[in-house]
Amino acid sequence: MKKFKPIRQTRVSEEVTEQIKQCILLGDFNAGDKLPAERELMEQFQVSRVAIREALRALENSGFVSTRQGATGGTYVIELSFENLSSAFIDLFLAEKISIPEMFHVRVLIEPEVARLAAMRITPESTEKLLEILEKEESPVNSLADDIETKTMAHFVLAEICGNRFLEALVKSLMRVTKKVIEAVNPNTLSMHPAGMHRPIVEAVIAGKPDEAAEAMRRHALEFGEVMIEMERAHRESLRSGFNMKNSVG
Amino acid sequence: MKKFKPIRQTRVSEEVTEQIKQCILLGDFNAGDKLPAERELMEQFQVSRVAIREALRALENSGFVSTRQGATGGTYVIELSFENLSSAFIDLFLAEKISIPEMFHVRVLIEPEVARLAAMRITPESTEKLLEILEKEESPVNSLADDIETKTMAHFVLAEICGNRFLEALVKSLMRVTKKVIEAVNPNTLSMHPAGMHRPIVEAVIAGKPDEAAEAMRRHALEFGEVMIEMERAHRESLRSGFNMKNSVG
DNA sequence: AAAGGACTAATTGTCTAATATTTACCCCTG
DNA sequence: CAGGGGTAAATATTAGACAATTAGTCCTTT
Repeated sequence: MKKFKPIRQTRVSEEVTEQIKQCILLGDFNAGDKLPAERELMEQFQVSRVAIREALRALENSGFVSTRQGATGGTYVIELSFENLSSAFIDLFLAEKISIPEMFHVRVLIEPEVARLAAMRITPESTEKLLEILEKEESPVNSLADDIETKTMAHFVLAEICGNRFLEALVKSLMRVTKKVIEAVNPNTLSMHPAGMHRPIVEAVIAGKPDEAAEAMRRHALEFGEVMIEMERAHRESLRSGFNMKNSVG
Repeated sequence: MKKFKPIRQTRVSEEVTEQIKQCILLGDFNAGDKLPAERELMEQFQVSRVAIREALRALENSGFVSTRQGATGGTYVIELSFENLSSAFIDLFLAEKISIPEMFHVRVLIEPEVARLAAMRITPESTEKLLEILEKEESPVNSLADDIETKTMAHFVLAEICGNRFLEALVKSLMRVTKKVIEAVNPNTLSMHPAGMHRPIVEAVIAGKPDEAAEAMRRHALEFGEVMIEMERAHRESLRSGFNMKNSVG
């Protein structure tokens, strides 16, 4: 039996999205290229402008194109980045589909490997970059935002050095989520850590000692993770008692 | 200097998206709830229906709501799932921002941990599920699609058992990408593997032996990864020579 | 010459209003 | 009481107009 397949019911805009996406993936359009104007696409696809716009918006949301208004405006194909991955992660956290401890468990798992790989692939240029970061990290900071920025940088650069773009994407996403958490929970978290917290890791990487780098990173990730978990727990606690106070006062 | 911040220019639809998203995240709307009809939202937000529709479409694309046409239709809030994460990964692969070897390196890193955690949390119910899967896996298969389905199931269930939803999301995404690759490269890949390929892993998990489970999984992931990498290499090779043949013939 | 302003053309952004399509539900008939 | 047809509610799609943004051109004024 089962002779008839259900009629596939797709929205017009979805078909447009799919066609354009395929063109981009197949290389008919490359990063930097300009897609035809909306009104032209309208004629080519023989659908209304609304449909075209919905399709372009979908492509924009998934990071394939970028749209500008104005004289030289239009829709331009851009390089696919890790942005979307990161925001998918962030959404999952905001919706409480993933918890902080779960995230740090993964960090403890993958970041040592990143450090290990980085140590195996270290070059003079990378060394220089890392030394610059150490210096910046250990000099006095101006603002809190700068401080957070500075202290995530080491992780970012190590991820870039490690040579595995998948790991790089994961680490960068994790750092972005971590940043969100810090902003939400306690802006002072990072400052409470010693300025030289990354030095042992970076030194082992520069020395080209994979095992030591991995171990140093593991220790760092564990320690930092525990602090963050405790901090978030305290934050939630205080929120709850805050609500209770409100109730008892009001 | 730097006294003026640039005027942030947001589209109307983006503001609508943001407001609705916040409402969902803050729990004003829960999964299953129905958002007001487009025409009503139109009045509430005081914008045109086009803007509302673009906003709803964006929310749909990021997995927050689902829209149905018809009498009991409308826009319904749904549970955020890992779907978006997976499709972000798949896009990155299709755009060649991540390679197969890079992916398998990550699999070798995380799947043993998944197996380890599963072994530490094994329950009678989980045991039963795993035994069922083993049985299914080792019985003759009907179709190829079923075969692939069956052989990914073990990984899925272990990921669910492991108790870390982040790891679970990663494993499921990785499996989905792997499936894509298999479909693209060679539909016969999985069948070439022995039917009982997951037995050592599952047995160690059921026995509650974390280290053995992790080691068994590591071996499996390494082996399977190498086969896949080689297969994909061969596939690309054949594609190239195929093109060359075409050229020499045409 | 240089700076600033006005105009123009191209493009996306937004709105309004109408029509098409889908779907659950009610009612009616045989 | 089963099946068919109508109805209402909602989204899907279209068309056309107007608003806003932006780069470039050209012109005027200093």
